Amino acid sequence: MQFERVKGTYDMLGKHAVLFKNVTDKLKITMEGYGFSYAQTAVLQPMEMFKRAVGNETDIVNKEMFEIKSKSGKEYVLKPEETAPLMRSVIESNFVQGLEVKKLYYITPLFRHERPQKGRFREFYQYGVETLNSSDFRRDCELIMLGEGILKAFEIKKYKIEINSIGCRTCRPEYTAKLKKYFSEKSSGLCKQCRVRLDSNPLRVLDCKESACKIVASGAPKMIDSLCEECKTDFERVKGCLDEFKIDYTLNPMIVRGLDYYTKTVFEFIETGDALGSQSTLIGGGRYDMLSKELGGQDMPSCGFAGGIERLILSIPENIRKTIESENVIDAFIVHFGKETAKAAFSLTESLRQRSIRAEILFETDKIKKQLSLASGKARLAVIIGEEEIKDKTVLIKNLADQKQEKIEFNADKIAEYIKGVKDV
RNA sequence: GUGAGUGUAGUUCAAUUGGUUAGAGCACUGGAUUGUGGUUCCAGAUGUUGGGGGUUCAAGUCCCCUCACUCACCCCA
Repeated sequence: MQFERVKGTYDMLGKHAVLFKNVTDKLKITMEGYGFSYAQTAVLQPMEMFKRAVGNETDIVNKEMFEIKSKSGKEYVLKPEETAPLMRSVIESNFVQGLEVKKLYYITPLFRHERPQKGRFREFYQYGVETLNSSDFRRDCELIMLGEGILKAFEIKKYKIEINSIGCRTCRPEYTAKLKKYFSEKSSGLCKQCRVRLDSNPLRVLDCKESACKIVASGAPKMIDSLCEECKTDFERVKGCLDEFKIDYTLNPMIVRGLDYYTKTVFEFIETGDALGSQSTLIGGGRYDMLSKELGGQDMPSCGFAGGIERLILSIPENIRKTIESENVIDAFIVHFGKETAKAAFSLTESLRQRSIRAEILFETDKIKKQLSLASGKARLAVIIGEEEIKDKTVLIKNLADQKQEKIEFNADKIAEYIKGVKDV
């Protein structure tokens, strides 16, 4: 009996696994470089939390959650996004106290029950960061800089940054009222779905892809014209800061995040090549000043972003991707052949491993060709032990890149030292 | 949830209007080369043509069902 993988999931073996591992390693280094520290929450989360935080009317909670009912009747979900669980955890443990600012990053699997497509899976990975307890506009900019830093780290150049402000508790209701009025007057020009949205969430009409709706939406009042004083000055400051750092962005009054907790600054990094098909959002984020209170915590203005790892990987230029997926070299492959050499080779392998040398050995054959051929794909150096070497108490160390080889005394410390010397070059 | 497309060896793909024993590259195994890999040469192994049913003298090819995958809509990372 053979079994197939679950729809919308994927396994990682071989090169794919190496690629994923090296990409996430690189992401961690970049995010840590901007002062964020690692955080992790459970995959299983309380269902109600997402309804509250993300919004009951959003597609994510409305139709995309994997729901699990415990034997006692409690309702859990496989988390569909990370900001809410992280915020829940922070509140629950009083992780942020007083005026302190915490910066966290994560790399986590998420689950959404959607039809799979290019750059879209049911079980997928997101990396992301959250800057907690700061309303400083420079935090918004810092996020965008990090976003650029990440794409730069992978040499992704075909992208654009779009920003918008969607206001706060004070000015958004006023704006949505205006919008509702405008769209109601033109409702005949809207698609069926948008006529429904009109009542539940008129902001989403702006985001509709129907060409008729787009036309109507293009004439709609814009949020940035309706911002309150505070939101307006904040947005001006964010833009000013981006300008100062010469960050290239465009204003897109149509950006509306699909999660209800966002306020003020929102932004997207959009892939502009053809790597992603129609799922072109590489990174999406913004400010969510009200989320903490919404989840029962203290007032904690915060901002963050998330990016899909599958989409990131798809966007990496092919030559860079190939380099990243071959970065799995071990230091030394121990090659043995002839009588009584395997034993010595095994014990040398273990000695080297204990001296922090990444070493590998093949027991299953004593053919030198097979071993060297395997070594050349995995290691930079081959440590060769034959009958002669056993007699001489030496080993041959061969550089698999330039074919040069050298005779060294059979002494684990000396061999380890030699290998480390080569490693540093 | 809706629509379209595709299923052939481990993998990428061939196979004339339906026509004999379904082929090739890469990968794999062995050898040329019993002490030297990534280049070369030679040889070898590999298939329920996704599964089931039907039409036909004859089906990888046509029809129906089913399963899987892919892409797009929707939405998002």
